Amino acid sequence: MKKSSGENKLPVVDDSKHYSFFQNVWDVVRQIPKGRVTTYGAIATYLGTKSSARMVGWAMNASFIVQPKVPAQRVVNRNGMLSGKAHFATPTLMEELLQKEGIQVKDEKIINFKEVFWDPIVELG
DNA sequence: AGTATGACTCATT
DNA sequence: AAATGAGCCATAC
Repeated sequence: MKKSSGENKLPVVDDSKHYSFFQNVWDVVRQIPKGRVTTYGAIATYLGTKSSARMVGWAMNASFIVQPKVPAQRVVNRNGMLSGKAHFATPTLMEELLQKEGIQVKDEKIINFKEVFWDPIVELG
């Protein structure tokens, strides 16, 4: 990889092996159907790095700078809670986007989480 | 260069 | 059931 620190503050997206994990995460997230959600851990497990759920969170944090757009609001923690809402443009944006897609949210938590859960391991094989 | 901190999750108290 | 420790590893300082 080239250097990622120094003058470049934002994650550098190139074809190096180092950043392929982030790109894989974004590819999976883009395939989440509207009205469905998945979790950081499910994505990490699907990519074969089961214990790197935190890195999926970092990928979401960086997802705002890439194109095409990544529906980061469809990724929540394993309890169906909107743990990442604070990182959106406004504190309520994540919840608004989800509700606009037909997902019921109450107290920062998805109501019928189990029913709208989309598992990449099952759906993508 | 070393320490701290997470958009996490699991196992162990 | 709630708290704690441990992996994880890219960034921030």
